[in-house]
Amino acid sequence: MFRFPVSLGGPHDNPKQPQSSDEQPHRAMIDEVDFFRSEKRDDQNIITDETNRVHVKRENSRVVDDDDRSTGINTGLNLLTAHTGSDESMVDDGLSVDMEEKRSKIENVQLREELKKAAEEIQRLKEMLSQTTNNFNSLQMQLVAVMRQQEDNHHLAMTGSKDMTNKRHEGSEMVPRQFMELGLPTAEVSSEERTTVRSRSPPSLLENSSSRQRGKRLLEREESPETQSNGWGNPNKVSKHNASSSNDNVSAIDQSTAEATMRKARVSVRARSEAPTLSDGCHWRKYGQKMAKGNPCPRAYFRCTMAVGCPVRKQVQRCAEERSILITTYEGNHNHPLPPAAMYMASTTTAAASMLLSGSTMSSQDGLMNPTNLFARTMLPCSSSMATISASAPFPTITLDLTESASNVNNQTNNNPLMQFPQRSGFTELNQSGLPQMMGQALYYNQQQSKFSGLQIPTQSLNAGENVSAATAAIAANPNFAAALAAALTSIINGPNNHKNGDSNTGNNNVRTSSVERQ
DNA sequence: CGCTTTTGACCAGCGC
DNA sequence: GCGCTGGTCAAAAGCG
Repeated sequence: MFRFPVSLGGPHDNPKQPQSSDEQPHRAMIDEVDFFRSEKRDDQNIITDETNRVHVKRENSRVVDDDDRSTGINTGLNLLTAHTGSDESMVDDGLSVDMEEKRSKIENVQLREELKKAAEEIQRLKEMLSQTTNNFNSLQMQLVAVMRQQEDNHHLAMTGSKDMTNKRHEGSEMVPRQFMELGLPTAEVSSEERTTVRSRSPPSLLENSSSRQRGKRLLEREESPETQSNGWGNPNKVSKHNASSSNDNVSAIDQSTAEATMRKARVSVRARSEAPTLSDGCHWRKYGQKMAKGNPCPRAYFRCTMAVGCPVRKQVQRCAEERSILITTYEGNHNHPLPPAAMYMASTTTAAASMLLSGSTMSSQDGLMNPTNLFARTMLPCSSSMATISASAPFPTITLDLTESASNVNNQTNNNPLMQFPQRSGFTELNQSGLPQMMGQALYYNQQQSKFSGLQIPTQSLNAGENVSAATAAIAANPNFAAALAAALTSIINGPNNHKNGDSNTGNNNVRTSSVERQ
């Protein structure tokens, strides 16, 4: 599932550009020129080999030779004349050289066709890979939902109704669970109970509850027929309607709850860009713009328009401190196939959201054992700040910071109180092997963000030796990491100035405002 | 003409 | 209750 080798196959890997099929023949043309030059330079080794092969294929050469004479007589004469003055041509007789060149041309043509076929095959494989990745992502989402459902069912069966009262008293211990179980607790408790919980909760939970309510409003607005059809219905509204009813509809609730959770989970990408927005391969429609408090730059709101009713939205805003940094916050998951160009970012956001949700949904140990947390397990022991999970945000948000330079990586390590790990992780080795510094960047938590217990423990439990093995295993095994890495690499390769290039994939290389989104 | 962007209005939550 | 804020809507304008 490592997709980045595929993504690196072409400039920005835009499928709209049939580069592979075009470039290969072009390369073949270059090879053709180089072939003749090297043939003259490399003395007799090649000639001898070619001559031997000419004898084998003499019959074909003659046939083509006759055809060439019938169509262009001067060709043969010129070639003979040209090689008459050559010392190397005297190694074989003139007929042999003539046939050899013609045969080489034929071989080049055949090679070109083979390359073209190979390019087409690569293109097909890319499409298959994209489709497979898409399916994987959707399956992963379903898996997360099912795991959540199973856990909830188990939890309900084990604790029963007395757990309802315990929840009120457990207070902060339930923070991680409550934080993510945005739907089910709402379905289980009445609005008064929610108020009680909220009033007794720590500040983070207060914020979470407010976000829950805010999300409820947000989702209630989305309960248009269009939205219902895409699976992003209003779970909280369903929960509200079912609050007084029995729990016989638990699975439906859980399903919608999981979807709502995925909908609410946000993935924020910080990247340096002079372009108004990131070119992530999706089609977006701007539906609003607001001046956010504390930031002179307006915040723009976009909706995915690649499919009717796609619930994915994103917010784009420039960093107030550094205008060159573009903060793009994605919310939701696409309900439609994505082009390869869009897969990297979509996969990254989906994987990050899955990791975020699964890690925070599970208990601490479960979160550690969850395969989707390999990303966190792997990245956590490392340095710097590729990804930041924020519990203080209105929604659970994971921030992928693609703005840090290599020099900052080590500096930030020392600045992060939770990241005083020795620089011996597998990523250090990977960095030395020439991979971008993205590999050395890590997921970390601020102290104020440490409420994600499921993801916090690994930072303290893994020693340096485990880091190496965990990193190696995760690199090889975890598609989430691969997806994130692919996106990161793509972003790095594209570079901060490369949104123009990204746009050029679609023939638009101007710095545009919103039309950048419509590739 | 259809689609997208702009932008003011509107809504709901929250804090005081 | 009021004001602030974030988020969304929808009519008008712009664009190809």
